[in-house]
Amino acid sequence: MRRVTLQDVAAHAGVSRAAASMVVRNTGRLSDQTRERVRESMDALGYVYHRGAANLRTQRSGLIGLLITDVSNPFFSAMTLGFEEAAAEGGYLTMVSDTFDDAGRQERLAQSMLEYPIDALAYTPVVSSDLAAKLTSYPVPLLAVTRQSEGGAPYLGPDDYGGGVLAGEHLVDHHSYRRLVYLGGPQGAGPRDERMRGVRDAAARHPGAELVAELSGITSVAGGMRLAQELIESRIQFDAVVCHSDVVAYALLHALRQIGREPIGVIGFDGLPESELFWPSVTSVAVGPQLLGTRAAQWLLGALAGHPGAAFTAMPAHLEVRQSCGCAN
Amino acid sequence: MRRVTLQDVAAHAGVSRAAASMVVRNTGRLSDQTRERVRESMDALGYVYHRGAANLRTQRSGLIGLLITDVSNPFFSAMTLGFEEAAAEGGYLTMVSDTFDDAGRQERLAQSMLEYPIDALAYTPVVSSDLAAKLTSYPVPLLAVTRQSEGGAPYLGPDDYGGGVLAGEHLVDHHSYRRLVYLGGPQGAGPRDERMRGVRDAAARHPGAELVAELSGITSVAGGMRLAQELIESRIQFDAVVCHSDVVAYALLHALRQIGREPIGVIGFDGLPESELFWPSVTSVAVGPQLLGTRAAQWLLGALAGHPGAAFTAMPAHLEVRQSCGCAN
DNA sequence: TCAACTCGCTAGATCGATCTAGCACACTGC
DNA sequence: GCAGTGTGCTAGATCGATCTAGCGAGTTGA
Repeated sequence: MRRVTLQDVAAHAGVSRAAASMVVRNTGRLSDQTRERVRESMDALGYVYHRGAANLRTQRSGLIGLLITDVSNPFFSAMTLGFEEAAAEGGYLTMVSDTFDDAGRQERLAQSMLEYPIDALAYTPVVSSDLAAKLTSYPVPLLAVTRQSEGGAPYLGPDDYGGGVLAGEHLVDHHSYRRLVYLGGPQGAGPRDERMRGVRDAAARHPGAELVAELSGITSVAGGMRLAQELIESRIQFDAVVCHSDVVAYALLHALRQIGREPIGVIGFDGLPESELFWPSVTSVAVGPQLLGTRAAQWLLGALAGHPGAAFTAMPAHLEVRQSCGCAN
Repeated sequence: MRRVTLQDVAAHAGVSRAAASMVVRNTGRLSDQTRERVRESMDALGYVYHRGAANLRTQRSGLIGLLITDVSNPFFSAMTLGFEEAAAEGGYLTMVSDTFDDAGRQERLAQSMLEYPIDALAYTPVVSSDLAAKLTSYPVPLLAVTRQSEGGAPYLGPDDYGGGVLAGEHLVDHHSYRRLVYLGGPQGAGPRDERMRGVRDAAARHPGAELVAELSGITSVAGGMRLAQELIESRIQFDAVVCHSDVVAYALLHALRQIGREPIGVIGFDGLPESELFWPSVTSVAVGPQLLGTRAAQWLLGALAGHPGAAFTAMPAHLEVRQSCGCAN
């Protein structure tokens, strides 16, 4: 059962391959009758376009790579969704893969994608191991998302510093908490440092307020539970916590409830919709992951069309105020 | 800036294209010196393998398509993760896209993927609009996941009926609830019908117990909140609810808490890790979405290798008992 | 009436790999 | 000394599209 090719279609319609090709691409000068006849032959034979072959000739693949940390993290899945949709809008299909913050995986996957080859790549750089340097020799538009690239690739991501300031200000200014903790996030990752810097700067503007501790760790449910346990067992004196993700906030609130600790101020990051349903509902710094994905794809589409966008974009964050920070609402 | 091809490498190393090709594929009879020399030329020139070109010749693309309802749904993102990993294990890259249960989208996306072409496709059939019929003429292994295909494609998914029985039995047998409601899920979808049938059958074994109502709707956070509202406003008399997903259960528990309703039995479906952190923690029928994804990819890899698997596989569900059903635990 | 142009179409090269057939040479066995 | 076998390598066709150059017929303009 051989594949039906343009050659077959052309023979069936009594025209040349070139004419048939013009029909599928809707270009060239052909009479309407000829176009119609070719289309009928396609239907009759059940022709399916072979993009791979076309790509070989045109030197573009219509494929964009997206390398993220972990799709099962709601932040990334929302981002993936936005990315995929915007890419499809521009006529590109998306290949997604997860690095799990492993440098080896990141390199293997990027290599694999480039071999296809992909026309452009968006990626969340693995902590302290940047792809950008390795890919400079490679002529595809690159974009670092979510985390800044040490190798100097253009960046698009949330305004982490601004988000940290929002969280910090709300806790120390609106609620008068004084001893803050930053909980979670991978050690050494840019966004974590930026958010902490924001929290610290916000605290510094109020006498007596400070960031008294920081604990790093992965932000899955299991990781969050470990972090919460660690924080509680540390006997650190604190009255408010900024969590690296909403999921970590859920885990912390769960752990505090279990030991019967009286309410403290807790703020998460991500702005997941589930946060509204939690008890207490979780105040969160929302960064709009889906929109971020959309913008990332659009940035790359622009670059492919010859209009490179800004080399650095920080998307504004805003605070979704609910109960966990201490607001009754 | 032209791409470096095998031709260039061969010329640089003073051998033929065929010899260079043998080096990248690690086949054929070549002396070790020659292999070494070719490898050095590759490094020197910065050669990157062009899979697209190779695929044209070998008639396989190394690409598997995965068409799901919505990646931002935690069930699907976990499944995607398992799928992607297993596919990568077998040397395939995954192309993921979302149908959002729209027949037109489903068809366009499948078409697009087939054009690349993909070597195999796993998909969650859109309710009442199956791809299988349209793809029979197409010689790629097909697998329906999560929902059965009306068109007769092989199926792999959770044992929905069994899961429904588990939930129903626990509510009527262990807890003695009598008036059950099934909440959420798309109208007319196979899994929803199967689960309800399970709940109904379990109730039928206990005098006085029955499924008194069913409400359908999408299972996002917003959809769950609408469903909960609808249920409460309906004035239906019920004492237990089986929810089509954990997220719907969150929304229902949230709504019940807001109106101050005394505790009833609530069980979700999916077994999301977050369910443990919720308050009350959510009892759930777990179906292991990640493993499901893994198995789906393995099924397709098997089919590609000429060993088609079972045409129907129902993966066992189990109950994760927590507080929301009424168990203190 | 003839050059110039447009229209509708085609032949053949091309993208970058793989694969088949086969060639030259060396070695072995009788 | 010659058939037979094995080793190491190459030429050329091939996958299925696109793209360039150009051809014949008809139309237009001077």
